Amino acid sequence: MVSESKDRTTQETSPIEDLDDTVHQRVRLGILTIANESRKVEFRFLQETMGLTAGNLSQHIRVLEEAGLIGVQKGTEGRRPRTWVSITRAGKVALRQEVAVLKALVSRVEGSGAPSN
Amino acid sequence: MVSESKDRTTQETSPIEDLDDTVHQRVRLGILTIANESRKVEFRFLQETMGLTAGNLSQHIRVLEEAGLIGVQKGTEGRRPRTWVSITRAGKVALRQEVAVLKALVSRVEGSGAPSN
DNA sequence: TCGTTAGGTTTGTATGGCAAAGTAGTTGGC
DNA sequence: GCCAACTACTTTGCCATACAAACCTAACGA
Repeated sequence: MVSESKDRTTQETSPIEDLDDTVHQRVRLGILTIANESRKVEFRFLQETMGLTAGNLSQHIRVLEEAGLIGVQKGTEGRRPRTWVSITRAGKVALRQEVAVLKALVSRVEGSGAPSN
Repeated sequence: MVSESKDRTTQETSPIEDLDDTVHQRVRLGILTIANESRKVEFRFLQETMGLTAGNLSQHIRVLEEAGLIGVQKGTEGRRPRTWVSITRAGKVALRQEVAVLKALVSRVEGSGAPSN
């Protein structure tokens, strides 16, 4: 009664439950993913890698910092100002959680064949 | 010079490139995922499954419809109005694309160990 | 020393997400 | 058979978000 042909494939559960918008947002998901790969990352590296304006990146970094998912260090390198971002323990946990949900979603989509339609 | 310890693990590519916001958005990703599992889905089923207000769902459906990713049929069931959503071919393609990116992201995150940290 | 470059941050705006209120038809009670 | 309550959405209004342009501060070059 609820969805046609719910017999075999349809799962009556939400595929996006426990998906946190703070982490799921495109750019921030990218920041966390990259930050997760090294101890710290340069602002400019993030900006160039992801093709963002500095302003845009700056904002997303603030959001992640205020959520406690990353830490921000400011310093200099050869007299020039430099900003580094590093993922926190909470950030790693949040990323893992997001990835777990995405993983489930991926296999759910791939599982639901749509066999030629 | 660009990111510390970029030696082994760090990939200098964006993990979120080709991620389309229309599809990536939480609720819409859920709609497409569910719609992909059967020929058509009831409005109310989507609403209840994902725990959304009707207004919110209505908006997201419109966005997906205008993007050509779903089709909307209106009719009745026992004299009561009923709305069904069905994923289009373009919708399936878009979902597959999204899932491909997510899959890559998942294995990238899982690959960058931080094994126990 | 005066302009230019580097490295971000702040501000302004337009879009987006959400719930509350509104609309249209339906059923139930009396 | 009329009115209240319910069902099934849609529209409206508001707040949060995302983005880029403009701005700021310091260093470097000529």
